[in-house]
Amino acid sequence: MRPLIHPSIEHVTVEGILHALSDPVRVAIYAQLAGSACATTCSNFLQISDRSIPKSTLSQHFKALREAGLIRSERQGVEMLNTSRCAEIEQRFPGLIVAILNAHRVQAAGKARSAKRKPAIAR
Amino acid sequence: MRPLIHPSIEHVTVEGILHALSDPVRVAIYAQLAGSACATTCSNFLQISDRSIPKSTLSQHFKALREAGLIRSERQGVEMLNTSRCAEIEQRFPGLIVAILNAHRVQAAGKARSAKRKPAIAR
DNA sequence: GCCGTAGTTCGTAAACTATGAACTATTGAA
DNA sequence: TTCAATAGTTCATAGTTTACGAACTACGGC
Repeated sequence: MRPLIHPSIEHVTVEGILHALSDPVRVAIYAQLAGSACATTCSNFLQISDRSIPKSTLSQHFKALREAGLIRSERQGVEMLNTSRCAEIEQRFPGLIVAILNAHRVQAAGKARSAKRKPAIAR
Repeated sequence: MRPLIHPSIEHVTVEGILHALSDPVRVAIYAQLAGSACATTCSNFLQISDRSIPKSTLSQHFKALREAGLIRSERQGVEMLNTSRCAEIEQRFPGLIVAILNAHRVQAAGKARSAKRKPAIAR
């Protein structure tokens, strides 16, 4: 198993961050990680946003987040502990992460509202 | 030629915006459009960020920006006038665009600085 | 009508993504 | 120690997306 790659903060790019967070599963994962103080394992996300993700796919998503510089992953025994690198990114790109997570919240709230209005059409 | 698609603001998604702006050519185009008060034609961008873009590719990039809801394009005679939809997006996702454009500026400034430090290694 | 300019669409090769199957690493028994 | 269980990773491959040249369409003069 090859060692995990964590770009140093100066190699983190806006394009990389935006691309990583342009996937619904990945923003959902990242939002949860960023909102939680303590580290979280990958398998915590086998179920997310009402759908289940195969673990190979999940592993790729974590790799994408890691290599974009958004999270840090550390092996702890048999599992992997993931934490967001918010603070570092905030320093390099002030306000970026907050704005994205906020927009994500706005959108989720909007969806929840419209789902409530017409609950018959499940999607 | 099929009509241009402009999603209504409530159909604009964060994922869509992030994906559209996760491409270096597209952010560059968008940054310029957003920074300018007046509408701009596509062919203005055949040269951007020191590289030339084939026009079919450029057309796809504009399509991507348009369908993500980031710009509005209108035919004016033989050419296409493009304007950014900043105001609408700002209303739906407050602070998002500003933060992204700002991060983009920070990164560009960083690159310019390091290029100046070692001007021999042209990339 | 025909020509030139500005963009779009099509076809296809290359790059990227999702996922099942097979694998690796670590821990905790037996 | 060996074995099994658990948590992730890697590989192969099918499917999707992207880039770009060639061919096309739309509009405005002449």
